[in-house]
Amino acid sequence: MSSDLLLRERKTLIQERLKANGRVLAADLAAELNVSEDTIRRDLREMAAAGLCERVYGGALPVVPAAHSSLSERVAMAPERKAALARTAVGLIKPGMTVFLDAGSTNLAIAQLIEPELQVTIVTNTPLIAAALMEKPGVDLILLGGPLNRAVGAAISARAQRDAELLRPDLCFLGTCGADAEAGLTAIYFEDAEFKRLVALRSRRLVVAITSDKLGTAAAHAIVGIDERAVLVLEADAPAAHRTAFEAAGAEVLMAGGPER
Amino acid sequence: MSSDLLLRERKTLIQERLKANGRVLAADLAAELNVSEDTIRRDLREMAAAGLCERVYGGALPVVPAAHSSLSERVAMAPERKAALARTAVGLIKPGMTVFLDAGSTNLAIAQLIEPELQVTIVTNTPLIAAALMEKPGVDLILLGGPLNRAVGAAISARAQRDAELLRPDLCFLGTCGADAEAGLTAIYFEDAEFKRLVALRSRRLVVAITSDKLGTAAAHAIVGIDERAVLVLEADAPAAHRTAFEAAGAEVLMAGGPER
DNA sequence: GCGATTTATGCACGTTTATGCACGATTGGC
DNA sequence: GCCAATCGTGCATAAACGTGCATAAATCGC
Repeated sequence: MSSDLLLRERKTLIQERLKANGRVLAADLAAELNVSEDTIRRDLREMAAAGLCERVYGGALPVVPAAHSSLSERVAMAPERKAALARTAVGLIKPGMTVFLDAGSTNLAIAQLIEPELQVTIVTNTPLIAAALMEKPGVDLILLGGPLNRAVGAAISARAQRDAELLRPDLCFLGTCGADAEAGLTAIYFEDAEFKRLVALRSRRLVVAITSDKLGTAAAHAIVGIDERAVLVLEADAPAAHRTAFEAAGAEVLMAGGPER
Repeated sequence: MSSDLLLRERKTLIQERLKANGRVLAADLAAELNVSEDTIRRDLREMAAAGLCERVYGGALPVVPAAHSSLSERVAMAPERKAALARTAVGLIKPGMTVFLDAGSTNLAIAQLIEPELQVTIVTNTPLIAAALMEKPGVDLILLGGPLNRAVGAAISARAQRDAELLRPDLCFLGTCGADAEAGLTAIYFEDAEFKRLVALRSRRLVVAITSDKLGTAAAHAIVGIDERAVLVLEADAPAAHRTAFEAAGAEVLMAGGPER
């Protein structure tokens, strides 16, 4: 009874604890703020839903922005699901095409699956993808240069944008941070979204491979809406509601096979 | 008994151990985190399922990013000799410098040895080197773009040359195919030599790490001669005759240590 | 002002999760 | 081919969890 904090005050305090200690325990917080653990759990649940912390069994941890991990680390996450998406997406690339491969771990997976002898021209702004494609003798490889953005792992500066303006790709494989039928495709960083939008608008078709965790979410910055030019590749277990919503918006939707061929 | 970690914290810690030590042992982790080995095994199993490590008898190993390129294969050739050269060469990079890193397996080795927190600007035309440098937070990274030359593994087109004309690096780490006091530095491919010459002429100093098999040889196309601006890094067992010849031409010569520090 | 509605909280309940232990199967060195 | 170390599985248990409901305070509508 000593301290009756307002809900908002309590949440603020929890956030401070999170930042200071790198973790919070539900039981400790309950004792300290003398409220029931149920209340603390509710708080943590709401904070997690708002993206302010990560809920774990027993308490919560600070959110590590997905961008904080490097691209090569992101590749390691859910590789078999990404591979399944990539197997489906890579089939869209036909001989003779000019294709833009944006940054993103799923696009790296796609690059690795390209047939070595397939005759295509591939443009990318991502060194890691370029390195992977160097192995493929059939691929004509063009790199967009300029200062590299470390968070994105690619060249997205004004320089790269100017180079991109000269392109007219047949296909553009876009990496995205969120995908929603209403909000469209979204990205975490402004400059990244700007770059993606520019390339997307110049491409004849858009291909976006979307892991299920990104479905129905929207990040801070809009790239483009979903329309007839979009080809969305979803995981086999993606909710049908999202699929129909995307199709209603005009997009073509492909379902990836299971993790193993 | 010191601390009971949350599940997620434990897994994060295991991953750090993996990265730091290159392996983890189930028994050690159990003792250190004072949980049962069963729990550790469960963790490792789940992490392996998520592609975060590779499960082996007795513990786990880090996943090896499968990216094997021809350039990275060249790195695998005589790696300890190249590493010795690289260790000496990398010491020439001082905070605040702007450095050009040319293509070449030795230059890739140098890139990998750069201190993560060293504050430098690095320009490169090689995707693989850029990918390696992406991991270093202190490095400002600029990529030269354009069509990639598959034989060289780097961007050396007219486009990249025009971009390079805007540079004035403090140091230029040049890859070379032959090095001789009279013939100077030479390269196999015409366009490659052209590019290297352009960058070399614009740099304040030239650093060339030379494996002994290239000493006294000349390839088809000249890059530049040996002069006062050159710093040559030779292997410990390099013949003294070459060293004195290079010094007579005005170059500074550094001898690398043995394969192991 | 006073009833209606919302909001925050606690409690009771059944469910899920993390963990350790027991036991039989597998592995790998010798 | 043996033996100990290591492994996976099934099971038990306690802690943590979510949900539905009740209560009390705060807010709103009139």
